[in-house]
Amino acid sequence: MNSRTALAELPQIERRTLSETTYDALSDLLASGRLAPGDRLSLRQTAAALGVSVMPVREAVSRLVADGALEVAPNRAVRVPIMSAAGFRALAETRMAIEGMAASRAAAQRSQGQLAAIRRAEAAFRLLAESERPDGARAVALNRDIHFAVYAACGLDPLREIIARLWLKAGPIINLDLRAHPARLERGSAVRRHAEVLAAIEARNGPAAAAAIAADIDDAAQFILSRGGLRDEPS
Amino acid sequence: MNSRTALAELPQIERRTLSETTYDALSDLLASGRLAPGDRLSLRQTAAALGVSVMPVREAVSRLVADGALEVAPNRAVRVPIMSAAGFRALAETRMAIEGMAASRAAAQRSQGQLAAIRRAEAAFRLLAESERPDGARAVALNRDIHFAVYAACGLDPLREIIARLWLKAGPIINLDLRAHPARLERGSAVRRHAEVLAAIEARNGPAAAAAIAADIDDAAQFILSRGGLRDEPS
DNA sequence: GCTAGTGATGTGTGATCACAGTTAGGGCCG
DNA sequence: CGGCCCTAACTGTGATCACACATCACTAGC
Repeated sequence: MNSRTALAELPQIERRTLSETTYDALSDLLASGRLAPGDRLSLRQTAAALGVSVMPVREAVSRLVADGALEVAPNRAVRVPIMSAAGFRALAETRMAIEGMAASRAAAQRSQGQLAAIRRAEAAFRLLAESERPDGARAVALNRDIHFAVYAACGLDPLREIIARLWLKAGPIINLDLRAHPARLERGSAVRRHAEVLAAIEARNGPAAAAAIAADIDDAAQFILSRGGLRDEPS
Repeated sequence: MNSRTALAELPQIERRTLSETTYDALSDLLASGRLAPGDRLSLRQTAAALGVSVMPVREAVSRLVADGALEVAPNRAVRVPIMSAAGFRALAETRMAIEGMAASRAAAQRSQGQLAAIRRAEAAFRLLAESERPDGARAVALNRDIHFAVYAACGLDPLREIIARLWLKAGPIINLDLRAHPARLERGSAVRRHAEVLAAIEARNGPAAAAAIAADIDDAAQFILSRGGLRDEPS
């Protein structure tokens, strides 16, 4: 047992399956809005693009279908769901309720370190939004960072996972829009809401944090609905 | 086109894949507590039991793993997760917050028909709980019925789906206990809480409905924690 | 007597093949 | 020239095979 101590220092080899890697890749595509509602997805084509067999893609897609982030049409074609305006409104309302609750708990429970992480994320987003010609893709990523820095501070892991899934469903709509029209940032509404969230969490003011997060979500939802890109009638 | 009207009356043939059927079968096993935490699941064995190939089972299991209702150990063994006491507490707290919120919305928005459905479910559960020798399996099913009758009335489909997933995670613990010890019903706490929920929803009293649902969840959680079947230290 | 190595068995994962079904396009007939 | 049909390519689903790995019982060695 001479090497007992040396062995203890070995890092665990992380074992990732191809399915997981594929799932992450597709999730990222969806969450960042690079896959738009209505886009079709071929198992074989994506498998070829990733350099794997169809098997891992099947498992990843079936998980995303279970999450509601993808759907298989009765034609058996896999595509990004086209949400009705009513469906989008219900999703936004659910997000306001749940993410607001998470923000409220975060305000009450956050540690110093978590607060610092939120501060950093907020500063990074503000810096980008106020720059000359904001990059849509980066804005999407930084917006996600700040939101999840807040949700990580709520202390309830299951709640954080639930929110991650909600973002997967809303991502293609929200972020496609933000990607395509980063000019929306110039209205400054997002920056203002984020500042309100940060201030409320600093002050340990739960209701204010919930209201600010809900307002942030509502602002974006109203903006997208007002643009009228979503159909009103379910097919 | 003489038969246009006749054709219009034909019900859609529902196309279910074997994967979905398998998923439902396994979900039912989990939700009803017939699969206990720690139980291992072999793909080949369950495939043989269901009379299908391993493929559908793989997809169903991978979805359940994504939901957190199953887990694959680093040994590559599929099993029902063994939750720590802390994890169970976090899950219960999340449920109290989310399901309470759903109940509150249900109180505000319920239609007459939905209210009637809740009444029927509550009556059925009460009848069983007050019977001589209550059947554990039936109690599990009826308890589920009443809760989801409430959540169906909240008007937010995404919220209902989230709760269904939470139940999948909590099912093995909660319902294994209720199945094994239906005598718990004799304490009457569940019946009382359900009555409170119903009364609050009848009176369109949102906060009271949320409190009653949260209390119902908390009662069961405290009871199970007090029994001490869950380990305190994560392995 | 106890530990370390070795084999058989079963595990999940991934690739490949087979199939029913759909879709799109080109050629034939009116 | 326009409409229909038929074919060929492609879709997801399911089965089967191949493989690396984990587990457990067993035996040989110290």
